[in-house]
Amino acid sequence: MRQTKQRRIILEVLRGTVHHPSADEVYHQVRQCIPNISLGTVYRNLERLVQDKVIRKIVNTQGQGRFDANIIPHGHFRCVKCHLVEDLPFEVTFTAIPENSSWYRAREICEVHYEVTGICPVCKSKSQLAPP
Amino acid sequence: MRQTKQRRIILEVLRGTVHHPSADEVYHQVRQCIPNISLGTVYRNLERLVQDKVIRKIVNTQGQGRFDANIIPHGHFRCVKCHLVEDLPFEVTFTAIPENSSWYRAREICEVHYEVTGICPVCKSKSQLAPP
DNA sequence: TCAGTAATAGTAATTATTACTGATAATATG
DNA sequence: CATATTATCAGTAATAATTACTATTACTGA
Ligand SMILES: [Mn+2]
Ligand SMILES: [Mn+2]
Ligand SMILES: [Zn+2]
Ligand SMILES: [Zn+2]
Repeated sequence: MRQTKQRRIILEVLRGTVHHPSADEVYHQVRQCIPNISLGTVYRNLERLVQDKVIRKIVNTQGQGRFDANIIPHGHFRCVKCHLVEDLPFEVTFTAIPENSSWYRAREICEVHYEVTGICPVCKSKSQLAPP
Repeated sequence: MRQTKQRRIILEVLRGTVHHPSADEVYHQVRQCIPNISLGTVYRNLERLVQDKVIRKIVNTQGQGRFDANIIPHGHFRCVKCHLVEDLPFEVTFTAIPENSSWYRAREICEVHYEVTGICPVCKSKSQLAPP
């Protein structure tokens, strides 16, 4: 993998945030350093970095993909109203996948995703002052 | 919620499969009964059924949303090559979210998603006969 | 230094999903 | 049953997110 300014800044931007940005959000950040960077370059590099397991892509049912420079396994909370994504502030342990089972041996396991969905504090308080 | 033929067949189709189909796949199935049903109708109804918690929508990193008539909590395996989604054949238990914590009380929790990604048996055997 | 080629910027195309609109049909009520 | 109300529909247009294409640029190893 060649070292390019674009790839380096993209990774720096992702490592400099805790907000699990989308490709578009990374793009706007990177533009402050490289004003003429292409959105396609951002998509391509993020996807490449995911492939090489330098970063990870976060699961989601609605909206865009989001990226996370923290590859240590951890769970996420997602707000279904404002699409905020944050790390869970507590450890989550699962029942281990039985590695000696035929099910396991027939597959190659890559990642485990754990996500809790709900309504975040900001959106929750908003919805309590219900509109008429 | 009004009872319509379209909504009934969409739910029947989803309940009649174990393959976690996308909206488009449901559409093509339903067309065998209702040849002129609109794709928008399928999307609208699936989304409505998710809202009413009659079905659930499955997390995914790439491609389309997928739907599941089985609303009993369970985990999924997704193949990163062919996008197959299947139920995990074993129970998964998590550390419970601490309900008396301030973190929990500040939010409203809706769902918990657990997904394992990897390479399915079919794609695994394919990749072992490596092309030259 | 420089040939080879991976990566880029800019743009077009594709894919998945949602929005709009006038017509249709499910339901409630007399 | 008749019919008023209106949720839902089919058909179509629009949007949003992502990917593909292409000529040019700039890493990197020899
Ligand atoms: Mn994270
Ligand atoms: Mn399932
Ligand atoms: Zn929120
Ligand atoms: Zn597969």
